[in-house]
Parts: sequence; structure tokens; C-alpha cells
Amino acid sequence: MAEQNNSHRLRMIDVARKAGVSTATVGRVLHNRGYVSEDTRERVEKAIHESGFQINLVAQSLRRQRTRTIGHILTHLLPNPFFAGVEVGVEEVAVEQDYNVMLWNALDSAGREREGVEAFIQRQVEAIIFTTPRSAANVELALKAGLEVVQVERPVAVDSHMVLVDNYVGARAAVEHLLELGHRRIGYLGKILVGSPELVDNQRYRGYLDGLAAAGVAALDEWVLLDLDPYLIEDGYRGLRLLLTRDPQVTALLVFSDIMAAGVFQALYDLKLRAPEDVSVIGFDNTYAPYLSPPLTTVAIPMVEVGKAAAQVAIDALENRQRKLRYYGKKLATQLIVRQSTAPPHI
Amino acid sequence: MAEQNNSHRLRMIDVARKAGVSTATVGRVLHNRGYVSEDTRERVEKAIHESGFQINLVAQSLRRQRTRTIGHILTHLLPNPFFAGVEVGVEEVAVEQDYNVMLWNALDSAGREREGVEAFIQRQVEAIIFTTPRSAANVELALKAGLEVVQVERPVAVDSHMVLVDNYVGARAAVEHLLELGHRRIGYLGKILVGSPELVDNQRYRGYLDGLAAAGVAALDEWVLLDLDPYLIEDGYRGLRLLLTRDPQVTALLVFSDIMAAGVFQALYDLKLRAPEDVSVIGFDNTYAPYLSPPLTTVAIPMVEVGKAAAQVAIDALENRQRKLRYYGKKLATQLIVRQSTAPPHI
DNA sequence: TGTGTATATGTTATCGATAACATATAGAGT
DNA sequence: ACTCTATATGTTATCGATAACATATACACA
Repeated sequence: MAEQNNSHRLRMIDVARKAGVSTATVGRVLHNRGYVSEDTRERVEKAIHESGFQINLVAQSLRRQRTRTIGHILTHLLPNPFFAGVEVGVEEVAVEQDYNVMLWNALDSAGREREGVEAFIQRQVEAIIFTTPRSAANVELALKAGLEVVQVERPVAVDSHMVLVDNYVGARAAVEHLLELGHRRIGYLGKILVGSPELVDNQRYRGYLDGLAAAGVAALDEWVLLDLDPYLIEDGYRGLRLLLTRDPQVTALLVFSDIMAAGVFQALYDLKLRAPEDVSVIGFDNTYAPYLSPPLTTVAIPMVEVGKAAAQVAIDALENRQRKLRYYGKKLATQLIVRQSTAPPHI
Repeated sequence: MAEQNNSHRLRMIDVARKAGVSTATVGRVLHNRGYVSEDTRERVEKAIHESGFQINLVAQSLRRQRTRTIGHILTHLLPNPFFAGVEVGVEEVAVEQDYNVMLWNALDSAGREREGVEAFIQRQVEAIIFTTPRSAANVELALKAGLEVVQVERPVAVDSHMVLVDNYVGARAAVEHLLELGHRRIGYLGKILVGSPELVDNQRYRGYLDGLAAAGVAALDEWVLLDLDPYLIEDGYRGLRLLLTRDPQVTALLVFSDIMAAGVFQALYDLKLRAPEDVSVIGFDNTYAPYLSPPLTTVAIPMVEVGKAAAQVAIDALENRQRKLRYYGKKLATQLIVRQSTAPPHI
């Protein structure tokens, strides 16, 4: 009932006039700082509530030189739910602390990523979270603009905060689980990248190799496929069929992602084979795993926690800017979630 | 090499001084409007590029009274990929037209949704897209603030733009597909809500009923479960098992969502039954469908298109504000995607 | 020569909130 | 009575970009 005129939004000065005070006093009431008499405070609060006043954060941002806005640049919200998970975490922590989040899908393109960085700089975001960055130059562009930068999962530049995931340990845990069940002929479907062994892809593969080696099991070349697109279901499908022609005796499989594992399941389904009776399968990510048949044992990446950590790192850095802290680094643990796609080998 | 001082961001006036002109001239170059001599234009452009100047859109927004920002309030990015799909579409169209998107997860809570609306009003977003709105009061709050409002899929208030999906036709198409294959005993797993028959949930059920009726097939009560949580995999699992105890002769199933269908598949897997050999299954959404075993026949909701349409509706309204248009309404078609979970009944 | 117009550029008030500063009063302490 | 301080409130320059306005020159055409 109170207001009717949509087009005209109230300003602080309107509230001030209504309450018969100055904008400074309204500000003092709003931010609960400085001296305000009880009587005045009540009048101002009444004016605020009655008029439905909402402060203009654009003006506030300009004046305070703080937007309390975080930019989140991510590869693509579809189809891998990992990014949605991270975004949920980022937003939860940000909102808790009165920040808002702007989103940018980089669509796996460095050019598009760069546009995102520039848009965010122009919008005066205070920090950019890259999940995951694609080009070091883009990360550096953000740093040069004086923003706090957090690289998630797959850092491409050196000088920024980072939130990483312990993929190596996760992959090893998966292999160890299979070994404990009695498997010896364990395959691997995935990809390796040339370059740093620190890259996620390579870490998972190393975990697989080291896990086998530690148990004194040699990994045969024919058990391993390393040239697949790790987030394409078709490659999981093709991968399994290829692997079985190379060595039909493989009893278990570590697959780079849940998406690929879904492809593996489809291939098994076509072949009228069953997991875990005919072959045990472990995925990675815990995105599609709960929805597959059978529910897939997988190495869970704590997506939401990753997002929360990234936002908290960014905010911590922002709240302590004068201290000029070194870059934060954080590595989160993965967790093996045993469901129904793994069992002892059938002999 | 150019700049070194991170903490000090360049303003238009710095560029202006560097080029030996006024800010007005820099503005003219930047926005390519008004008269600028070729000579001056080049000097200014040089100054802009050399200094890496990025315009401050916070200041611009305040002055122009236009933020070119759209707020997107969605239920929850996880676990239903529908919301991520819509967001991708919203963002694509927005960015194309120089808007940016702020995201807010309402977490299925009306209170949280309201906080989102208020935060967005304070941030001076120009439009809010609700995917999907939860409380009419919140939608009205946004309208009262003079924002353009688009309700997606599940409108709760009357006076705003809407982007809907033709669930009824989709469900009917699914049933017709099953009938054509020769099925007569067709089950339904889902939920109905008291209230408007326009609600998504009820539309799908009505499509099922009408599809059967049009073919002269009576829907038996024991084929239908209507009290399940339509986005819980467990309810799909329970639903299938319950249905088979009620009538083991059911040969096909229309399931409210892909998530539920995933649960149905898990139940079948446990029972060592196969789709489509033992029972044909159709899902809804086309989110998890491509990843299940077998790939699930489903009624696709064009999520990305929905998001694009919503953003375009919002922007069209913003660009034509003086015309005071009536509210836009748009209904997008679903599409039956036939994969491998449907086949003629085995008799 | 004078007037008009296209071109080129500069000056300034403004968007809304706020921090710094200024002002004013009441009461405490000497 | 006088100074000091706590309390209470108002005034104003500022954040950076911009639109409206002002100014200035060059040239065309009468």
C-alpha cells in the first residue's frame, strides 16, 4: 500500500526529508555508527520502513571504492556439474559476507575468458575466481588490474591464490580399493597432457601408476588408454570396447571422470555385461555417479567445498589488503565413495 | 611493460591528460559519437591502448541510471542441471548485448529468494529472471521496484513476463510414442499438486491421461503413483518397485524427470530387468538421459533456449520501456528424444 | 563583409552515498 | 564561571563518467 510510483526510486535524501534529518543521519542509522539519539533513530527507521527504501549500492560502491562483488569465470556450466557445484559454494560464502557474484561462462575459449576478465574489471569486481583458468595471460591481466585472483583446480599462472584438489591421493585410494578387493588386472581410461606433472590429468594417472607399483603390480600398456577426451561420454564407450578387445581379462577399471564412466556403463550394457560382476568400475568427480546403474563407486571432488574455499580465500585477501599477504594456497582432499560398481573379481 | 602501479586504476581524466584533451573528448572517442578530428581520435586511442584504460562501469551506471545488469534468481544449481542450462542461456544472450548477470541461489526458500530480490534491487539490476519463482510476494516486490521481471516455467504471480514450456504436449507425445510402439499398460510416476492445472507437474500428468484417453486406453489407478518427490532418485527407485508389486504386467513407464528415471533404472538393475526389453521407460528433462544405461528416451526441455528467451524478453522490455508494452508471454516446445529405453513390448 | 552551419573541443552540474569536517548543546569537572 | 568532552546533527567535497551546454574555428554562400 505504501508506495505507488514505480519509476521513481527513493534516495537517501528522500528518506532524510521524510524524517526531517540530513542524509548523514540517515547514513548513521543505516550503518549503525556514530551518534544518533534514540528519538531520531526511531523516526528514521520508521521513514525507511514505511517508504521501502533500498540503498543504492552502485552509488555506495563508487564512493567507497568497494563494490563487494566477486567475479566467477568458469569453463562451462554444462554439462559437467563440477562447475555448478563450485559456483554454489562460491555464492554461499560470498552472500554470507555481503558480497555478490557475477558469472561468466568462458566456453573453453581463451578469447572469451579474456572478455570476461575485462568485463569484470570494468564492473570493478574486487576479485576473480577462475574455475578453471585457461590462459595465463588472462590471469595476469586480472592481477595487473589489482584484483585478488583465485585459480581453482588447474592453475596456469604462478602468482595468485589457488585452491587445488588432491587428485593424486584420490586416484591412489581408488586403485588401492580395487587391489584390496583382489583385482590385479586394472585398466585406466583417461588422458595425459604434456607439461607439468602437476596437471590434474597427469596426477590421476600418476596415482594409478604409483598405486599399482606400490602393490608390486605392473601396469600393462594394453590396460591403459590415454588419448581420450575425458569429459565425453562417447570416449568412455569407445574406451571400454577398445580395452576389452586388447585384453578381455581386465577385471577392473579406473575411469577419469563420471561422464566417461557413464559411457563405460553404456558399453557394458550393450555387451550385456554387468558391473561389478563382470568388471568393477571406479569413476572420478561424484557428479553423475549417484545416478548411474549401478550407483558408481567414485572419487568425490568436494565441489561445493572447493567453491567455498575459493570465495573465502578471495575475501580473506580482500579484508587484509594492507597486510600484503603472500598468496594463499589450499589443497582439498578427495574422498573415495564406495557404491555398488566395485566388488571382488569373479575369477 | 606499460603500467606498473596496480593499486591505482586509471580514470578517464588520466587518459584525457595523457592525450592532451578533455574527458568529454575521450568519451566521444570511446562511444564513437559526436565530432572528433581524425588526429585527436588517434591520439586518444593511442593513450587508451598504451595505458590499458578500462572504463569504470560503476560510475557510468550511476550517471546513466542504467547498470546493464540482470539478476538471475534460481532455485538451486544442484543437482538438477535444468537450472544450469537456463543460466547458460541467460548469460549467452545477456553478454551478447552487453549486459552482465548476477546469480542468486534461492535454495528453495522463500526467505532466501526475498533476500535475493532485495540484494538485486540494491545493486540496481534492471531485470530479474526467476527460474523458478517461489513466492508471489517476492515477484511483486521486484515489480514494485520498477524492474522488468520474467518468470520461468512455474509462474506464481500474474503480472509479469513469462517463459513457459509446453509440458502437456511433451507428455502427450511421450505417451503417443509408447502407444505407437504397441504398449497399452503404461504407468506414470510423478506428483500432482493441488492448485492450478497449469502447474508443470499437473500438465505432465494431464498429458499422460489425455494421451491414453485419446487412444481409448483406460489408465488404471494401480499404474499411477502421484505422491513422489519428482527430483529424488530414491523416489524413482521406490516407485518402480512399488509399481511392479501392484501390477507386474506394466510394459512401459512415463517418469516425471530424468532423475526419477535414473532411480527406476537402478531398481531395474537390481531386479536384473532390462530396459527396453522388460519395460520401456521415458523420462522428462533431457538432463541425465544421455548418461544413463541404456540412453534414456526423454522429453527434452530446451533449457538453454528457455534461458535465452527469458533474457531476450527482459532485454526487449528494457529497450522499449517508454512504450509500456504489455507483458510478454512465450511458450517453448518440448521435444521427444527417442533413444534406447523404448521399444515394442515383449508380449 | 556578414551570416549561418558543420566541425571540434572544453566546462560543469549531476547521478546517490559518504567521509571528513563543522557546528551546537548539555553536562561534568575544576 | 570556564573549560572540556560526550553527544547529536548538519554541510560539503568527492568517487568517475556523462549529458547538456558553451565556446571556437573554418568555410560556404549570399
